[in-house]
Amino acid sequence: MSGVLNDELIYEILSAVEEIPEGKVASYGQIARLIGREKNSRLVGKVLSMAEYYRKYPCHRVVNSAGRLAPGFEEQCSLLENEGVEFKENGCVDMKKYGWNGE
DNA sequence: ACTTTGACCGGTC
DNA sequence: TGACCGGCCAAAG
Repeated sequence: MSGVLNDELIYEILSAVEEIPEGKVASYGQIARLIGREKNSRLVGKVLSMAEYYRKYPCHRVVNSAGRLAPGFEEQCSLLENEGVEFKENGCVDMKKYGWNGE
């Protein structure tokens, strides 16, 4: 097989992110798992940082497993609130409530 | 080819 | 959830 890497990785990640419903959030590991790259959760984050530049995908619906928002992405907070997502005192998303089950 | 880095994750306490 | 820690893997230096 050819040297398949980031080009296809980006496509798969963005496709998965696109599937996240409004008012829900998914973790990097979750996205990584959906595309068959469970161990590459960090790469997902790297790609998503560029996704902000694309600003064409709901990258704001992706948080880490603790519900922590992305650093250097303050807008993410308001974007999520705009979709009805609430935050806890610590500023983290309530994964119990808004965690996407991957229906 | 080696080392460092990163929008991370899953145990354990 | 939080701190601590080891693991994991591609990209960048």
